[in-house]
Amino acid sequence: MLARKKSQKTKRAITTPDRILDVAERLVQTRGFNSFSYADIAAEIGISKASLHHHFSTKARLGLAVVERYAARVYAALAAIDAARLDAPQGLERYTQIYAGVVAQDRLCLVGMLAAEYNTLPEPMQQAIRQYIADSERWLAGLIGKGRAAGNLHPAGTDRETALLLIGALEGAMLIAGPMKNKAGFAASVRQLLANLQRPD
Amino acid sequence: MLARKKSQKTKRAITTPDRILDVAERLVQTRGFNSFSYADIAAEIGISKASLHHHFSTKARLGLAVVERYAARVYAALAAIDAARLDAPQGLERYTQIYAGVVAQDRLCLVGMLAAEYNTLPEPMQQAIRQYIADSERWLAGLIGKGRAAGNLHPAGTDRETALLLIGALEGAMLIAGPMKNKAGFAASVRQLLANLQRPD
DNA sequence: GTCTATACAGCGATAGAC
DNA sequence: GTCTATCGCTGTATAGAC
Repeated sequence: MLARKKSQKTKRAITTPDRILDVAERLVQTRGFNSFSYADIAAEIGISKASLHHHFSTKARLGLAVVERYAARVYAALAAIDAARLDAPQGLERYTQIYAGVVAQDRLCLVGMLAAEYNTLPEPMQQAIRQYIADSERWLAGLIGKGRAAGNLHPAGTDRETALLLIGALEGAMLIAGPMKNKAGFAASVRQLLANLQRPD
Repeated sequence: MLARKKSQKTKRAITTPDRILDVAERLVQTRGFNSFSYADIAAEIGISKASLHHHFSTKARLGLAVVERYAARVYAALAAIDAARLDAPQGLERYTQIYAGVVAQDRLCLVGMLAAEYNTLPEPMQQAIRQYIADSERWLAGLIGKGRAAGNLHPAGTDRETALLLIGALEGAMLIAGPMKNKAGFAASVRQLLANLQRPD
């Protein structure tokens, strides 16, 4: 009981690091990692750049923290889907809703944005991005395999290939929805993807 | 005959502006518009930054020129597909090969990269990106409609929706292929997309 | 944990000579 | 059309007081 870790915190008010991560996350998703500065965050939160460096000593560390928090949130959502014990089509539907929420906020998937900037990012961030994609692919492939076995999904490729297609198609649909200001287009793409998977041969 | 325009030039050697555009295009596709500098291009070509400004007075103009040249090249490829009078499945196959070529070069689609950076770009570039996507969508929708009428394509949505799905899925597959170093994954996604379109209901 | 002040590198862009 | 030199600004990061 003496060593109360951060993850065990109870109701405590939103901390400064959390507020920093919130703003940084939004800026990464709307402008990209290379297109915002410590000054942007400092101005929005109302503290100095130097104070920012106190909480996240370098921009690379801040970026990594943003990715890790984002990934943890998505993983929690995936665990919730598992826990709900839905059938595969319903599970997929829930999965796509994660990204529908991102589109509703006029953002890109954080990992999609960083995938575009990949070659310019510090190595720890690159590693975290690959991890996120690999984890997503594995989880999706598992769900697709379940649906294939149950006979309510009929994918055109292997489980892994289908998972990769889904991830890419969702990321790309978000990418296109922004400039075209066409959120309905994102929804239509999701609908077709799910319909194709359920269409019997 | 007096006013020989650039577009009528015959064999003339590669000009400096062309070499600048070649390097800038590659840098945009691999690092993004905001992550390369005039110094990068100058060093690679072996001229000074000032000389670069002589050919492209601002970075915004250079960026626009890069997009316009890229779009023109793709439009020429689309016209070539039209001229070949293929059936819709073969036309689609040829269309995907345009982007397979991009992946083979370890690049992102120029417009996909710029779509991610969209919010940070000068307005003329934003306009050009929207135009490219809209043109691609229109062309694809036409081809899909032809296939639907001929009975060799069976899309799950309207022609426009299907076109948008295809564009997004291709862009997203390129986005993911980079970090995951998985070009085979891109090819597998393309295969599934085309198979789904040809699968009868 | 916050601040002011500053170091130092890089950026896009310009002036003016050749 | 090319160059050198430089301007003004912004970027990340640090020093050191409170």
